[in-house]
Amino acid sequence: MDNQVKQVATISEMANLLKILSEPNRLGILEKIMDGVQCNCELGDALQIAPNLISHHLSVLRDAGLIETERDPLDARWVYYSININKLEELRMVCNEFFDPKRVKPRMIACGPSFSKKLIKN
Amino acid sequence: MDNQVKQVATISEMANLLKILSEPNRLGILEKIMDGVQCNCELGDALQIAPNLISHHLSVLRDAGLIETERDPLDARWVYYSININKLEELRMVCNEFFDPKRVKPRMIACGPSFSKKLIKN
DNA sequence: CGTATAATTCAACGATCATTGAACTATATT
DNA sequence: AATATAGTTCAATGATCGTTGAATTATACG
Repeated sequence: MDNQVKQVATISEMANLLKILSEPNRLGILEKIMDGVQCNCELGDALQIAPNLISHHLSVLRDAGLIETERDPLDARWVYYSININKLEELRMVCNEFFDPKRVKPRMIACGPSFSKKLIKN
Repeated sequence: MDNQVKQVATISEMANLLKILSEPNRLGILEKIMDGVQCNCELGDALQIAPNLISHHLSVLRDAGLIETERDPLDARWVYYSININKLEELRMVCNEFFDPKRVKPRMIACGPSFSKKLIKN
């Protein structure tokens, strides 16, 4: 029961993370930041997205903990976005575990004709 | 250019796969099938989802190539769903590569005060 | 202070998609 | 043939969310 409750939380947490990354523009932004720290206009130029939309997507990524922000020391109008390496590694590990083919188990009959046949046999 | 075109396709392909898996009920169904081959009603019982909704989600997973179907040899009304191991492994590898912290590179200045300062210097 | 710039926030709109309820298809039994 | 069962498909509805356009905030410069 306790194990089951924990599992349910993992599904929705994971689904949430996958949803955040499933938006093509947002995924593209994340990938661009992996190429190196970026500011809003660099991302916009590279991906042909308006500044306000870039801001919106960056906000979602930041709230998810995947990126971090820092203002330029010379001119605070410039905000730089970088990858949160720890969170990225965590994400990678979660995917590694969840999509591990070793998790795949054989059938445990709970219904169907074989189930009925089994009942009759017992 | 050719490399860039290829990269764009990868982003949308990956985003599409992530979107498929980002729906909690669908992710839960996939996970349940990993526990062993399932039929529609076993999945419905386990996850408290109506048969038609189960069918819908299974259809999406099948179209994505993540699961495979087989009818019961004794009674064709029963349809069993199993994981496509190869596709699962492929998914895992794609995540491994995309979310690899080793991909993260340092900043290449393309704009901002440091960029202006650099221009003035040259 | 007025103007410019980088970025952010806000709210409305339209597109997408999960869910619902009904209908349908295929198989099996009497 | 009638009835039951497992599963699928269809279409409408409502919820979610990306995008758009406008407004705002903060910073910088002359």
